[in-house]
Amino acid sequence: MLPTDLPALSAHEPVNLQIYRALRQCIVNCTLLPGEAISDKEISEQFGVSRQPVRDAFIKLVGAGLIQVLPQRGTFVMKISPKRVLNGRFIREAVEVAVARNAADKISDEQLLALAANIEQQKLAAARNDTARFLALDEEFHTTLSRSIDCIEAWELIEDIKAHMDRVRYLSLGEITSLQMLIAQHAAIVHALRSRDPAMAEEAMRSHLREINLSFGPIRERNPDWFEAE
Amino acid sequence: MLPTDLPALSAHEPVNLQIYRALRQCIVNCTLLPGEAISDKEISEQFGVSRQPVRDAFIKLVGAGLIQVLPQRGTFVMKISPKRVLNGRFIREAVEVAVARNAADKISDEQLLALAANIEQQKLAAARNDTARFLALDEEFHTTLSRSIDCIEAWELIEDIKAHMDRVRYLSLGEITSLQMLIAQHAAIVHALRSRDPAMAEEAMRSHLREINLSFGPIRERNPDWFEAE
Amino acid sequence: MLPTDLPALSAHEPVNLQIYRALRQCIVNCTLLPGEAISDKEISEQFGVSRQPVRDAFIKLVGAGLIQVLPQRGTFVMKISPKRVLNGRFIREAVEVAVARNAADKISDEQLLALAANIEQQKLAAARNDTARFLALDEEFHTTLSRSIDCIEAWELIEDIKAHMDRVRYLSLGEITSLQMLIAQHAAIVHALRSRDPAMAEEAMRSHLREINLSFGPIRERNPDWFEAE
Amino acid sequence: MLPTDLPALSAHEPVNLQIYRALRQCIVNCTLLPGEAISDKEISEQFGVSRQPVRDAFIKLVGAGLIQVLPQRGTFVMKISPKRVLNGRFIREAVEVAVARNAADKISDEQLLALAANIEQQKLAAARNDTARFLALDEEFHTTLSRSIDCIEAWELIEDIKAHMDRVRYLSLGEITSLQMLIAQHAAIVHALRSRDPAMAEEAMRSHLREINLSFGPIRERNPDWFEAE
DNA sequence: GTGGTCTAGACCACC
DNA sequence: GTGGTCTAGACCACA
Repeated sequence: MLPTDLPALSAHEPVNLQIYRALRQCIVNCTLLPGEAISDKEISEQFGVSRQPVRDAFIKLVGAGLIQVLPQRGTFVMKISPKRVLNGRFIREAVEVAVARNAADKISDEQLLALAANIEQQKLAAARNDTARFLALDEEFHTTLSRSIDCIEAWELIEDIKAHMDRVRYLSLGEITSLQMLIAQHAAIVHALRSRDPAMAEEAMRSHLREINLSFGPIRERNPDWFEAE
Repeated sequence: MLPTDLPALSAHEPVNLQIYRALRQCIVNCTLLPGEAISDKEISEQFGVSRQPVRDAFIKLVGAGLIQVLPQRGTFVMKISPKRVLNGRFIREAVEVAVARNAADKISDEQLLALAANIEQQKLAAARNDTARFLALDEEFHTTLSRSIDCIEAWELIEDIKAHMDRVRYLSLGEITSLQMLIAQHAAIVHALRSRDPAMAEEAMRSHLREINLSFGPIRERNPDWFEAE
Repeated sequence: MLPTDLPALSAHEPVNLQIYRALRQCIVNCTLLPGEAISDKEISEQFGVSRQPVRDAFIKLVGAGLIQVLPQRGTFVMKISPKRVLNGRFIREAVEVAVARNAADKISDEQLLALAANIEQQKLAAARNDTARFLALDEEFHTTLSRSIDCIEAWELIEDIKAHMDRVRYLSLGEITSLQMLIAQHAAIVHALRSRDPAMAEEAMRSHLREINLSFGPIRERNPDWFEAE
Repeated sequence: MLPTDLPALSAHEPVNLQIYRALRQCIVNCTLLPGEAISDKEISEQFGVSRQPVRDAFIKLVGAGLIQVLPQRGTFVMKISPKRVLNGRFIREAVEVAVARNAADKISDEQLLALAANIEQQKLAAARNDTARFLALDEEFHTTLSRSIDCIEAWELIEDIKAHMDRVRYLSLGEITSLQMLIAQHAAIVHALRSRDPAMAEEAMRSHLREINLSFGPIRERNPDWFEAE
């Protein structure tokens, strides 16, 4: 079920894009649960638009692997596929490790400062237990790395992978790996970059991405129907 | 301009998907040239369908970065962005090197045989100078590697990156790195996998992907309007 | 367009079967023209039933190759495919020649008498120029042959083939090969059977089936859109 | 009883068609035994769909003579009718002999090569005792012949006939005419075609089809309830 | 109750 | 808004 307090549609941005982002947001933070049925007609009425922009948004969501359209059956939020998440993590590690290695050479001093500032804010968010804010900062942290080697494409790619990983995170809020540990890992990465040491940067990034909480176990046992059959 | 001998639309598959594949094919092999204008209306008439499925296909092509929709201006085949291609190659290397490393442990004997058979066919294609066939075999070769570590997600990702790299390849047909060399590199990868040596597999894959001909130089000078301004 | 004077639906026979026969009849005698669009909804309203039994009838008509269902496009009366008709004639010749050959041995005297009587009635129908009646008798003639060798399956097979041949016949009513000639050929077949001469029976049947008017020429020129593109 | 490991339903193909094929397969290879009762409700539950697409599949199966619907009694897998199988063989002989005769003139050199390659694979399958693979190759062999005279209609017809013959074959696996002999007969057909000798091709095909093992004897004695009462 | 048949309504994709 | 497909539910006949 969609939240009743939908974001108002802004004027001069394509409607389909706004709907895409809204739906994506709802799916990633599990406001729309895995396996739940959604209907273009219903959504179009809730937003007060025609079905067309909703259809367009659906196509993009299919492209991101977040929904599944079964012709003549219905449209459903993709269930969480453990294999897909694990494979996603594998790919993400491959890419971000290479990014970190390169960044050790190329990152500018300004960007290093920005990363340090970001970490300070992470600490604040952690202190207030503001997980949403923390995740946003985390995202910005990694984006900055990709930007530092002038390879924004890397982040675009990872964004789709991350969406699937984040669904698990949101479901396991509270059981999540301690924010303190994540912050320490981020700091280690920045330290390696500041030392201009590619090998250390690679290693820091690798252990960071390996640490990410992927213990589906407890969540899956409580809600097996949110996960895809093997 | 679309080829006049369009593939007939099959009955039991969504029309939008069929059109997506047809257009993608035309863009990748440069039947539709970079920067060329395309129109949903015109295409819908050529296929004998309504504009809707063509619009759907356009959305997916935008997602793959192959076309660009300028509101109130028109729709255009993306010009080749050297930076995008180079960054794509960087990402691809990161992922496929990790794939190769893992495959050294996990690949089955059957799959090793399939790779060997594939290389034999590559030699045949090279002997007949059948470049299209060679590229298809190359694609199958790399797909098999991803499948061998049970991570088709890796290949799905690379497919979109590869589309941009392949446009350059098609334009530089003839100037392409000698097929013999590519075949030798493929053989080296298989050799490393058969030896179950991750480091060797990584190195073989890395040098293979670095070797790939991406010298825009001559093509770009002859046809500067196929490339994006920096 | 369906005829307005639809046959009333009888009480205790499945509705879908009655509709199947009605539609088949309309298609074979070209009341429903080749290529014409038909809709389950419209037909269901004309018969005063729901869409379901019409759908059931459609499935059977697809099985007989008389209509074509294009998902998400519509349902259409199959255009006449010259190749299909010709190939059908080829198959029919193969089967019925074998039937005739066998019948020379196995046919009973009673059945021979029935055939002779049938031919007499054909003469009457021809004299009154009652083509519909003639075609019904022709059908009975051939059915009797299949029954004579206890192989009703042969006729069931030919029935579907014949439906396509008959569409051409109905369109070329008047230009049809003279009924007299057909009657003479039937008589020749009976003569051969009565003589218990397999070779003669085979030859009589073969020349009969070769004689069948299949000159699409004039009809096709007048109505090219009733015929499938090659 | 249906196998428990049903094929997953694919997204972009009508459900009824997928179910039709699955059931047909089960009937032909006698996973569903002759005379066994099947129920649309039960099947719909096993596939996780409603009864409607199963009903659609049933209609097609009735058209192919593979199941029997007794109103108010139930739906049953057709028992094997010896007469039907024998008459089917008779019709198949008539058609395929004519096909072979024509193919001697019309078959292309490529198709002759394909047939030769097919026979080689038959030998491999026979060596591994892989009967299922052999039957698939056999099917492809005969299909190629029909295609060679541009008459796939012939094969479509035979396919339904063959389904009934194959049920007997599957039941008599092991007692089947030696694969070696069948391969030799296939080779003889190819030889005749390569010699462009219609009479020889006809004779080779005729003796091939006469040789096919259709001895109900032992099977019928052991399982009389799989066969129709005369 | 079971099984065959029919009705009404919903949804996706295309016009 | 339409057409093709699927779902859910009702009815009737037979056991």
